[in-house]
Amino acid sequence: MKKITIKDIAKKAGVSKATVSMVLNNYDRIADETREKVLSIVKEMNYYPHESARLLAKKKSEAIAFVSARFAAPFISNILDAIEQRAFNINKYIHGIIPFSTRNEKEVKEELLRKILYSRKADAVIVLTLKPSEEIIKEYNQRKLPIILIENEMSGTHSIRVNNYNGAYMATEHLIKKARKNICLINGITHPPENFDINPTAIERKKGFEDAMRNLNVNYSEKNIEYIENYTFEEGKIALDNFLKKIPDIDAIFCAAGDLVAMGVIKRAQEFGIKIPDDLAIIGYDDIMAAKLLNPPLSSVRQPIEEIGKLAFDIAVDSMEGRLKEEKHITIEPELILRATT
Amino acid sequence: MKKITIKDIAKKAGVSKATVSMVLNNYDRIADETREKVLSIVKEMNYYPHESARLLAKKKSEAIAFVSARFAAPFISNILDAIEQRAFNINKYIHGIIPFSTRNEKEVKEELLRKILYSRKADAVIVLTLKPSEEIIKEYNQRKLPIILIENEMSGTHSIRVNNYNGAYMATEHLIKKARKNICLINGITHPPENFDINPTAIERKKGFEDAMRNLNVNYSEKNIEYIENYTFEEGKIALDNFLKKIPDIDAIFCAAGDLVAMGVIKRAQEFGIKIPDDLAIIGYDDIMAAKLLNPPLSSVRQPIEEIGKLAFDIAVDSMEGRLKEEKHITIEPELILRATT
DNA sequence: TTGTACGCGTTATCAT
DNA sequence: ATGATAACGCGTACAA
Repeated sequence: MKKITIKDIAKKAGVSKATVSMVLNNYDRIADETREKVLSIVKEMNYYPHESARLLAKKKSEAIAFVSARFAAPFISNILDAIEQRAFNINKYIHGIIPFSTRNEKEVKEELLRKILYSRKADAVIVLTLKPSEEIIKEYNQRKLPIILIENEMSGTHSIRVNNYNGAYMATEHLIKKARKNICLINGITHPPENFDINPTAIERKKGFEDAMRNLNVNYSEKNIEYIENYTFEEGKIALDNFLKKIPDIDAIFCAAGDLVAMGVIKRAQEFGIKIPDDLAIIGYDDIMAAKLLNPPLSSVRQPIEEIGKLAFDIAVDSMEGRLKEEKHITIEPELILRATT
Repeated sequence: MKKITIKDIAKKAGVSKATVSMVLNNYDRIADETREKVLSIVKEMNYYPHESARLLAKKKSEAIAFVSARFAAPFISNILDAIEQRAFNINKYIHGIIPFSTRNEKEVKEELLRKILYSRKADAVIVLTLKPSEEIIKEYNQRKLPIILIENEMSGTHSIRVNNYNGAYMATEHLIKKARKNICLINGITHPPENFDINPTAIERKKGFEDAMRNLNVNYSEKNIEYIENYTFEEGKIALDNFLKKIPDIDAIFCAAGDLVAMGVIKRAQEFGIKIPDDLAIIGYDDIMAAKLLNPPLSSVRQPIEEIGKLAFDIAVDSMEGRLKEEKHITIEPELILRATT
């Protein structure tokens, strides 16, 4: 079955390819009569321009790359959802958000970012949590490909950060004010193995926790901290087991590693007959949808995910379309949501 | 900053464009020496082939379209996740799964499927829940673009279905055997408004429910059924309110509209002090991740989502790569997962 | 409005 | 056995 190209339309309409192209791209220099005729034939023949050909000619990709580490973590997919939602709402780049995932290895990340840049797979790149090298940023700047960082800040980029320090500080402070004495932290790893990527949020949250404890004169030591790697439900269970061995009179946990992990803690606690919040208070992080549906509903630090996604997308678009002159660096404050686990 | 093309590589390596291309595509008719030289220059100059150009020349899109209705429903995104996971695992089409969403309007759906077909945005299409018209299928067949249906079956396509009838039958049967007397059903709408798409699963599940009730001689009427549109948590709450008005002695609900809705029911029941499962037994559908984390953990009909995604993806790939001669139609059986709500 | 160069690889055909 | 030449894929946009 013969494929229909712009040439076929042109021939049948008795005009040139250029005219057809101009009609399809809404140029106004075409006579109404011609336009009508072309459009009717386009519809009649079910003609749609060949994507790759169109993009090649336009020197665009009409896509935005979304680069993140590969985790099942709800936070990542929620951010992606928020970006897609925004695209859908303003009706731009609707099918043009392409998720790429590194596996947390630095090499892979660099390679991937280069590939996106030089193969022109995208007209802008949004990078979540990962931190590109200075060298990469330079190359992006030279090629004038906008790059938007979420959770990191570098010059040569646009950036959106949530104040992780404050989020952790607030949560910890609240537990202290609730007169908890043995407060523990579950956190992402802050000292990843060689050639793995660091997660800046884990470091900031740890600092927020420690400062709150110190400023309000609560004892703690490194024993009070458990580190987890993959942000899973199972790891939450294990973390609680570990704490119970080290600190039998534990009475509060701030789970900076996310609500999913916190849910694991709750599950395990319930298996042991530990009462929440009486015996053990818990605050999670992210405020995922399931948090408020739990029994008991989980207190959590909410990141304004919708807003982050919206901002990232809008900056990307503005930047691609040349409306952004200077670098944009935004910090958003998180919110402590109190429910029944504290 | 000048963009680097295959020509630049060729010149610098003292060979022709064709040779560079052949090296990059692993043709074996290139001398090792030449190959080495080309590769080293490619790396040195950070050359990556231009995507659109490559795809245009190859007459491929290297993408798979995933078409579904736009819902926040976990089922949809879980299927998509499963497909992407599979792509990742076998390392094919990793960034090539493009989600498209109709808004449930028939017109939009047809238009979208045509556009994907004729603009060659994808080399295969996976359609979830939606049912294309015969006409569209014919056009796909003519153009030899493989189309894979999930939850529908038509000739001219490949298809993967989960046995919704059995799923509903099992769940209902179980409630009956637990000696429940006033069993109600929450279901997706089976008679959608004009020019909206029907959801075949809702119809099949209703039939499974009704047959189980009839075969086991349990009374019920249309009063025992609530229909919901958007599969949300909130709708679950409302559905329970409605039931309580109509059927005060309700003692079981099979929520064929999914676990999220079932979670709404549970929440509302707990607000009223209704004991689960003593006063009210509940079975959900889909067995989403949150189901087993709830308190009490939710009984549910599990759809083997991983497997569905894997099958859909594999059929798409096999079909694209010409390894599939006949149509493939697969039916998968669901599984009843019993937890604490029954 | 039209003719045509252009964007950038791929691959079939030809040459050594 | 290797590699070069040139046609091709299909729109877009500028000069005429």
